[in-house]
Amino acid sequence: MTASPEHTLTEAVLRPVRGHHAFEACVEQLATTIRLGIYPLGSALPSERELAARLNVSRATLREAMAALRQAGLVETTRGRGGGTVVTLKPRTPSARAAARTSPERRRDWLDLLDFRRIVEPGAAHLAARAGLGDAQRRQLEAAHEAVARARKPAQHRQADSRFHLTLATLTGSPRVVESVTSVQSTLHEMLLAIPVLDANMAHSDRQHAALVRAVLTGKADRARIVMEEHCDDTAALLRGLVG
Amino acid sequence: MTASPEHTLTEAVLRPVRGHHAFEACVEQLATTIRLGIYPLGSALPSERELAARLNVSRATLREAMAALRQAGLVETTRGRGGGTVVTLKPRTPSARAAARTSPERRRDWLDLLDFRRIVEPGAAHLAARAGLGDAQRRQLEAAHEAVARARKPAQHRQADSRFHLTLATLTGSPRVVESVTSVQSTLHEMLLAIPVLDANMAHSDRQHAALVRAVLTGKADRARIVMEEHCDDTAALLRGLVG
DNA sequence: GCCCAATGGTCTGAGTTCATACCAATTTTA
DNA sequence: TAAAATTGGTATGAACTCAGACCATTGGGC
Repeated sequence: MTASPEHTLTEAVLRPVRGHHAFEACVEQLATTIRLGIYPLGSALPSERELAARLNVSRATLREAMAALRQAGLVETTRGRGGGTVVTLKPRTPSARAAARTSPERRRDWLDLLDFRRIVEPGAAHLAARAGLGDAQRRQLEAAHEAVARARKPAQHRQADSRFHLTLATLTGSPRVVESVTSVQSTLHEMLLAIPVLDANMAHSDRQHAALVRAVLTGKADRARIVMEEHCDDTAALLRGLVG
Repeated sequence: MTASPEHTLTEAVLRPVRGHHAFEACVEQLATTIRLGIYPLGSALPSERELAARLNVSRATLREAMAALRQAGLVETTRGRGGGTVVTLKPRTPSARAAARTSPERRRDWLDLLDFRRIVEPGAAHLAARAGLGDAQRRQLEAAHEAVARARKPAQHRQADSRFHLTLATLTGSPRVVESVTSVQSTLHEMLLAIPVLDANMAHSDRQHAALVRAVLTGKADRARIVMEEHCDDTAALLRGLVG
């Protein structure tokens, strides 16, 4: 099958304009936000009206999504002033389960993710290192890094790791970079839940994070990218075995 | 205003689940596809039923979009077997107009694009060079490159350039990379229409393309990335003056 | 020349999403 | 303690989107 270049291009470019219904997208995005620990256990989500505005969705649609999250046990809701919706989901501990239950399509998507990640996250590190960071931003990065290093339990470590990578992305100041890294971390989180975590892995990862923070804070952009590439490669090596 | 790290993160992560209505998204995507020259003047679009399936949209919605394209003069439609929709839009010649009419928000988005592009396209070049390319793929890349070099008129050159960059992206085999580059080229095309084109710019660009193709075909991944970075930087320098 | 196939054009009823009110519960504040 | 403010809960009608069927037009195959 020798597809014409024309055909290859158009096939690649004409993609679905949107995946699923609005309320499903809301459920997915909110669930991801919670699972990644951006809203940790016990924290309050913004009010329905504000969330609806942020997600650019009607309140009715958002409420359907909230009902789903409530039913799934991720959040609880109380009424009245001072009320609202609170996260009740405890971070899950990674474990080797369901790894075999992945469809071929999903596996392809996962492998694609690893390639894409190796472009975007090192690129983000490079950009963040080149951009002059303010004091507040430097502290923000250090705090996110310390949170990862401090985390003992795998579940907490996993969430802190996501937050660290997202924090780095926000330091670039580029909405497109943030969106890409968010998307990457979301799927990556899903993958990492399917492999057991060794203390050695966590320690190795923390060393790379430390080197990364050093490079970014000292403005060594090329160095930051290389460290992040190695970090991605090491994680990818673990995961490729999983989806092999 | 010292936003807490929490707030910064959530603000960055909670993004609209989807921009606009389905039919607007279709119009935008199809118009972009046509303007980028993926469907050149005189070529036939796929049938309505196939397009609807590709864009994951009902035929009714797709037809609304087609009606808009027809009214805008981008395409013409005929009925019956052998009929269909044909591109009638002549590629536009870049010219310095409307550059001042851009809103501050748009300017910010454009500057963001240049940052994002400098990550994604060099990353794509790197990945394509690392991946072993088949003979058909090598020919595809060379053909796309020759088409750019051969183009004399600025309008044709612009379209061929977009196709070249998109072709390179498809060679990575990564759907996420293709999507990112498509999105980048779409906005970039819009920007480039607002600046006049000099023959010197075109010649310089062609030399960089040639070096890029050489590096990719010989598997020199690092070299390919560096060349692409320079290519992006040079274009960005032109454009930053525009939106300054 | 006739029939079939492929295409755009039209219609309909159901499901989703939306904006906009208004109601109910609860805390803060005067 | 009463009023105000903020939150979730509910209702309604319009607009959008969908799947599916059917019609109209045209060109190709027999």
